[in-house]
Amino acid sequence: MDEAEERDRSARVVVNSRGKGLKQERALRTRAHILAEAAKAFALHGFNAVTIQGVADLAGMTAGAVYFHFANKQHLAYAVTEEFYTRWPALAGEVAKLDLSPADALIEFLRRTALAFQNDTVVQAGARLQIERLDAQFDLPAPFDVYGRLLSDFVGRAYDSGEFDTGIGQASLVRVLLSAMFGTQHISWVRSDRADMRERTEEVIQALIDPIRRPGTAG
Amino acid sequence: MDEAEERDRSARVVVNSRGKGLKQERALRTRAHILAEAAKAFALHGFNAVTIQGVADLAGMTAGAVYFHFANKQHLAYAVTEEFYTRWPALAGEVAKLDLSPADALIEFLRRTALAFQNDTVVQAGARLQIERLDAQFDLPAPFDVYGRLLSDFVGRAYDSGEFDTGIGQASLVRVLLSAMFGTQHISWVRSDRADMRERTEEVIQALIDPIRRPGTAG
Amino acid sequence: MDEAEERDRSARVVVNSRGKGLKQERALRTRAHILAEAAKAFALHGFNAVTIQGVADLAGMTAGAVYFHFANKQHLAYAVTEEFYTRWPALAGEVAKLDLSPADALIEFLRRTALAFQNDTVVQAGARLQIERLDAQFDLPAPFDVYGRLLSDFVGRAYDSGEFDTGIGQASLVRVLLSAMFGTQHISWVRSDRADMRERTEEVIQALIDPIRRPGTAG
Amino acid sequence: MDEAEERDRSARVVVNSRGKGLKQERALRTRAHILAEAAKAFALHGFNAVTIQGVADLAGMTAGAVYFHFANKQHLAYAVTEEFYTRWPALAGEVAKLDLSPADALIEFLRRTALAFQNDTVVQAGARLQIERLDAQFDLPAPFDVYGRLLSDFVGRAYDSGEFDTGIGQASLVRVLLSAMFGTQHISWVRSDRADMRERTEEVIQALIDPIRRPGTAG
DNA sequence: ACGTTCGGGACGGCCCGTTAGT
DNA sequence: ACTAACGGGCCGTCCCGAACGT
Repeated sequence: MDEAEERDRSARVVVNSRGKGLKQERALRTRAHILAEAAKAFALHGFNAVTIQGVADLAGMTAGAVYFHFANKQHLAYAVTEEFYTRWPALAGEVAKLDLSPADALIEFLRRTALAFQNDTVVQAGARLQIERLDAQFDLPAPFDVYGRLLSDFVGRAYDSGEFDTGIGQASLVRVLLSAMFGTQHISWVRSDRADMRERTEEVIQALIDPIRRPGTAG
Repeated sequence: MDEAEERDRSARVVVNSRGKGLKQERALRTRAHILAEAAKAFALHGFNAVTIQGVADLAGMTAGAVYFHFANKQHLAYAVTEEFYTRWPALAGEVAKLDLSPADALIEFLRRTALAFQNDTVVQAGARLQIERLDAQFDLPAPFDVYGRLLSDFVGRAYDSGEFDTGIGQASLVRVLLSAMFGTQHISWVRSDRADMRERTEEVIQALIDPIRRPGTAG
Repeated sequence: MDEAEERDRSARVVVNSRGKGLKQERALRTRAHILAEAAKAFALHGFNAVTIQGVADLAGMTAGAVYFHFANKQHLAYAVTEEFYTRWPALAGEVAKLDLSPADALIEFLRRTALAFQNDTVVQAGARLQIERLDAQFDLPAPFDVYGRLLSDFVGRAYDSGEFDTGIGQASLVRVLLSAMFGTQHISWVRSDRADMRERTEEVIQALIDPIRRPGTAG
Repeated sequence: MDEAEERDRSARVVVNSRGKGLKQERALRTRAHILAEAAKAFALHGFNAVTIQGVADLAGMTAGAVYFHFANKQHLAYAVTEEFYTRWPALAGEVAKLDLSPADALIEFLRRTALAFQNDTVVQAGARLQIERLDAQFDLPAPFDVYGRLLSDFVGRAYDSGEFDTGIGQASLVRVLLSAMFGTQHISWVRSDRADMRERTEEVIQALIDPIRRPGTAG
């Protein structure tokens, strides 16, 4: 009852805490642990095939314990997706520190995206959950928005710096890049379990970025 | 269980047929009808959310009737997917009849692909079922293979005809095109329920094909 | 989803039936059988303590079979209550055939009420379910309405016939009689498992009816 | 589990107390507070629909705190019922102080009973819990015993004083009165949420007491 | 003593895919 | 082609303890 009440109990835990962070540390670890195992399960099997009991088994706990930290299965998926969305800004931030030219920064961002899909379970799970289009989408950002906005920033800077030919509209390029990266990731997953993710990403760069790069600006 | 047994009963029907075409015709129509309704359901809700009872309701029959034509739910999905795979060669065949230059034929094929995603429920259903990666994959062609091969043919002819710059490898171009089209279709579905599918496809053409087209070969 | 749809599947069965009453006879028997066992269970343990599995066990079937006939547990209780409500008019009808004076008819109705509480599981179950005041009360008549109206009829006829003193208002008498009978039944249940139901009912008659009966009208 | 152990921990608290009245006072207040909220909940929703967590929420505490004061949910209900039973003797005591004739005292007692059902949450909760017939009945007085005995006292005194006709046996009158009052209370609850409790009680008095009252003894 | 946080364990409702028997 | 029934399993909830402060 009283649905919108709270996302999950962890919220309440945090609220109730008044500096006594001791116990909660364990709880937070437990929660994170469950989340990690859930991410694995979602990544491997998709939302429907995952059972709470299965997640609990992976996490070495009982289903009841999982329900202490997450109100229901949807919220578990929600939490994974939420964490998934934090990955891209973090990645962009790291790239920003690297002091590269705008075009090179964009390329580096794409390359690290590929790595994330290969290695980061949360990213894999998030992508899969998103693709499965569960009905209740909560109030999360729309799919592709976060990543699309970051791409847009990188591309915008490259256009502004004069590194790119302006043969194609900036917004169009972003959309095609987004589509190509998403498609690449998915197909690489289906065909090679992501083994060729990096080569395929290089091909995207070759096909979409190299051609519009002004001569003499290559990294 | 007893898997290899038969794909579905319709096979047997065909085998058993010895001139009693009357009943079979009705049965075939019923089967096709169920399939069409199942495609709608799968396209809208995905495999798991679809129930046999739901399909039966849509088709105006009972679940038992569905089970007469399809051994189980997997086979229903299988049949939809199978039909989905026939769409691409058909589409390519139509394009071939149009007597276009190889590059124009490729472009036309992409444009018709976009239309198919917009209008053809079987295509929509097939794409969604494939994306959901159900465990039992039967002995169908691997996802993207059929479409990829056709793309490869079109691109190959364009390369051979000298319409395309050879800046990027042929196979690479095909893969990026495939990824971009798949990604475009999915994102267009998520974001606009496929309303902008055509504009987005034009952007793919602009970004991936126009730049490598030799001057003076434009349609 | 689509809640109000149908009360339970039996409705659909009936609707779908087009004269082929054969199969349904078995189904109807099964349904009645489940209902009878459910009544026993509800009478003994109350709504909450009864499980669908328990009813199924009593009925010698699986829970799934129960769900074929009744959409859910609430509807099972609903069906029992519905049948419970048919009992009182039936009882009144039998009494009416007996050709008694109005006052005697009233008394006979009360006595048979007592017997029904002693012997009729559906009556016991209905009374208990009603007392537990489950939230969703469907569109059934309000509790006590059916019985109250019948009482009102009997009392009214006795007043009209001049058998009763008019010391107390007719409507008041009905309400007190109703309360006394309901209370008697419940207390008899709690205290003696209904063993003394008949004596207690006689006491109600003595206390409430005998005093207002005109001399010379006794049965 | 170890049933007879202890009713609830409050017992131990009392035993252990040796002058440290300070803490206990808070504990006792907490306990009383929980009990009051539990009574509200039981009165409104019945035993099964009440959850320990719900009571804790109402009381502004955690479920664990409730479990400190009450061993389990049954004991919570037990404690409410126990308090419920104290109400009737208290009521009778107040009436006794009023210096009324025996018959008038009886009537006053009935009227105050009606008021209690209207206003006293504990009474409402107790009545409901009793009616739901939970399995474990502890060692509480049997339902209706306390109230019945008091009624018996009042009626006995009225008989002894010669205010009542002896047309009906004393014990019978008590039983019918008890039934009528219980039924009245329940039906008034169901039909009008107790709004007409007082009028209905007057009708009981009219129907059961007035007719047997000797002329010239009216209040 | 009093209260909280975290977690265990059990199970009930319900649904759904599926199959005999017509 | 349908009716009736089976069997299995998943979600979610609830009662309750155990460890740990305060």
